[in-house]
Amino acid sequence: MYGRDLSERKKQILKAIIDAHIEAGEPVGSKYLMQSISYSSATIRNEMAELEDMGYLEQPHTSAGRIPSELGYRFYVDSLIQEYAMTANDIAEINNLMKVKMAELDQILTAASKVASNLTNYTGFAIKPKASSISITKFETFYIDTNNFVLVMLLSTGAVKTKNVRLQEGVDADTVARLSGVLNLNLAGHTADEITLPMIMKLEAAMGADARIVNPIVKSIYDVMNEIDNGELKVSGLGRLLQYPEYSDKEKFGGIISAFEQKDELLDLVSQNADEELGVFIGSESSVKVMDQSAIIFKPIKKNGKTVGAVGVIGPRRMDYAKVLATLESIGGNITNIIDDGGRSLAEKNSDEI
Amino acid sequence: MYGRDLSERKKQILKAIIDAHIEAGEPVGSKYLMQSISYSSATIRNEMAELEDMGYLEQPHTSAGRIPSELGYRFYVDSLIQEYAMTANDIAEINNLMKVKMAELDQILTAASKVASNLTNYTGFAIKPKASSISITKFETFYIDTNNFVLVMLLSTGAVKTKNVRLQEGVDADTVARLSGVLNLNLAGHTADEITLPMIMKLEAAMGADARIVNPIVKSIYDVMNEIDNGELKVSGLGRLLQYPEYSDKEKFGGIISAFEQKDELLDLVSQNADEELGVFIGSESSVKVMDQSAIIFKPIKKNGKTVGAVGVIGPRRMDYAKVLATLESIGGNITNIIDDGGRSLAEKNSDEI
DNA sequence: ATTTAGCACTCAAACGAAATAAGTGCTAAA
DNA sequence: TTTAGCACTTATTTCGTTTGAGTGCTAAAT
Repeated sequence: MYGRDLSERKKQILKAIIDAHIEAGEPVGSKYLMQSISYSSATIRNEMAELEDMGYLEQPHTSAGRIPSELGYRFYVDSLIQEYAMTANDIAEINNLMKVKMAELDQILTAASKVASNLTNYTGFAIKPKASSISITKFETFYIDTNNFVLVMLLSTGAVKTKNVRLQEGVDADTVARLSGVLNLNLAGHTADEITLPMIMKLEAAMGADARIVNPIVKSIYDVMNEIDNGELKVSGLGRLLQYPEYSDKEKFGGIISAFEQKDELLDLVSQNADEELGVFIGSESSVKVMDQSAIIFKPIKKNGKTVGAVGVIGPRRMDYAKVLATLESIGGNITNIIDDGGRSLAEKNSDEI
Repeated sequence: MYGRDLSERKKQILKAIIDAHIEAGEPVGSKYLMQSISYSSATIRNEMAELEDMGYLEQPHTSAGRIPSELGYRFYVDSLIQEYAMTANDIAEINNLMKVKMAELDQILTAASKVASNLTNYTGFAIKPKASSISITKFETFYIDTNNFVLVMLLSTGAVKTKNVRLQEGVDADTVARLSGVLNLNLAGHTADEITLPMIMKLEAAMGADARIVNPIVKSIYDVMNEIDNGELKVSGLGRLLQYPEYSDKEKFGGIISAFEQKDELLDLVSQNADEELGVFIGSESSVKVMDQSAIIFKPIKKNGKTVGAVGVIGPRRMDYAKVLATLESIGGNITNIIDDGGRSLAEKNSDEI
C-alpha cells in the first residue's frame, strides 16, 4: 500500500503542505513551509520533488508551489488525521441546531443537512437512498366521501405514506373499511417484486362486487414503492461553494448545480456505499463525473442497524477533512440516537411524545 | 400614466431596443438599430436621447449603447406585447412534460416548475404560499401498536397530512379510535387561531381517563398547521441562470441562491400577490432585495377559485417577457384544469382514478 | 552522506501604454 | 425634420514588460 514508503520527515512535510493548502487554497512553496518545518528551503524542495515523483504532490506549472494530488489527500485522510477534537462551541452548536423538532426522518435529514453545512462551511446534503426491498407493513383506509378515500400505508422503514384515491363510481364507507382488511391480509409484508398476478386476483375475489376498485389501488401501491425507490436529496448551503476559488469557474459550478438537480448519480453513489461506516470520495474516486475537482463525504444513518439515509458534505478537494469527518461523525451519531428505537432517552425530549 | 406621451416612432424604437437587448444581453446602439428602423442613426440617436431623458432607457457609460430601464421594461410588458403565439412545438412539449403522473399538488407543482424552466430557459420555481386560514376538515387515527399511532388529517385545501405520535404509556386501539371521533366533533373545521383553551378542556373531558394524550395531540395539530403556514418552494434549473452574463458576478449569483434558500421573501411576495391573475416584478419592483437586477414572473394556481400555489420563472431583467408570460399562462391553465374539481375530463386520464 | 547556500532559470500574474472600436452629441447642410 | 459628418469619450483588447514566487541544480559546509 501507499504511505508505507514515506519517511517521517516526508509525512511531516506532506501534512504541512496539505494543511496549508486547505487553509489558503493556493499552491504552497518551500519558503513558506520553513515556518513550520525546521529545515532549509532547499531541503524541503528536495523532499517535495521526491513526494511529487511518488505521486503525492502536483505542480500546477513549473514555477508554482505544490498542491496535494488525489493520492496525497487520500493518504492524509487515511492516516494523518488525529481524531478531530471538536471545540465546545461546535458541540453546543450541534445540540442547539438539532433541537428542532424532528417528527419524521425527512425533517431530521433536512435539518441535518443544514447543520452539516453550517458547521463545516461547505455544501451539505441529506439523502434517502434508493432502497428496493421496502414492504408495506400495514394498510389503513380513510373514507372521505363517496368518490374519495385516502390509503394510508405504514412502511417497513417506519415511515407513513398516504395516497389519495379518487373513484368515479361511488363506494360506501363500509366497502372502504373492508378494503383495508383485505389489503392487510394479502399484501402486508410483501415487497413490490413479490406482488404477483395471482395475489391481485385473490384481492379481487375477496372484494367481491367491489372488485373494480382493486386495480387502481394496486397501482397506487406500486407508485408509493416507486417513489421510495427513487430516493430523495436535500441540499443546503449551495451558495457557500462560491467562496472557494475552485468554483468561480462558471462551468464547474454549473456542473455541480446540475449534478444536484439530476441527483441520480449522487443517489447511486450513496446507495452503493450505504453499508460503509463513512464514505469519503476525493476527486475522481467518486463515480460522479462532474465532481472530479471536489470531495464528497457522507455518513450513513442507520435505524436499528439498517441504513435509512445519509448526511454529507460536498466541497473542494482541499477540504478540511479532519473537521468534516468529526462533524459528520457527531451529527450521524446524534441522529442515530434519535431515530433508533433503542434511543428512547434522547427521543423523549422530542415533541411527539408524551 | 407613463407611455401615453410616447410617439409611435418612439414606441417602435423602444421596442426594437428591448427586443435586441433581450436577445443579445448587450447595450444596443443606434447603428445596430438601423437594421430594423428605417431612419438614420442620427435620428435614432436623437430619439434615444429623449427616451433616456424620459426614463425609459439607461446608459451604462457615456460611450455605450442604451439598455432599457426598469420603466422601459415595465412599459414593454404592459403595452407592447402582442399575445405570444406559442409554436406547435412548445405546446407539444408542455403536453408531453405534463403527462407525468400527478397525484398530489406537491408533485404537480414540482413538475410544473421543471416545465417552466425547460420551456423558458430561465430558472423555474413553484410555491405553496403561506396560507394562514387553513382548517382541518376531518381527523382519523391509525393504530399501530400500543405505543404508537398515526394521526391523519384531511385539510380544507384537500391535502392529507399525517403525523406520527409516540406514547410512553400505552393505549389500546379502542381509545385511539375514540380519539378520532372526539377530534372530529370538537376541532374539525376550525383554523389554528380558533382553537382556544376551553376547546382543549372539552377534549380532555371527552377523553375521560385518557385525557393525558390530548395535550401532545393538540401540539401535533399546531405543528401541522404551522408547517403549512410556512409555505414551500421548489426550484428547478437554477444553473440556467449562469448562462446569462448578468449572473456571472459571484455576488449576484450567490445572492440569488441564498434568496432561494431563505425562501421567506419569495414566499411573501407570492402570498401578497396570490390574487392577481399574474405577478410581474421587474427589478426593484419586487420586495426581494437581491433581485434588483432580476425579474420575477409567476402565475397563481387556483383550485375552485382559491389560490393554492404558484408557478413562476426568475431570470435577468431582460427576460423574454412575451414567451414567459405565454408559457406560464398555458402551464397555469393546464394545472388549474387538472386540479379543479370541475376538471374531471382532464383528470380522468390520470392514474389515481378508476 | 546530508544539508544548505547560492544562483540561474521559468512562468503566471500584474502592470501599463497604445491601439481599437463602438457609440455618442452636436453642428451644419439637405 | 432628417441626415451626414466629425470630434470626442470611454470600455475593451492587445501586447510587450516587469515582477515575484518558486524551482532545480551545483558546490560548499557539516
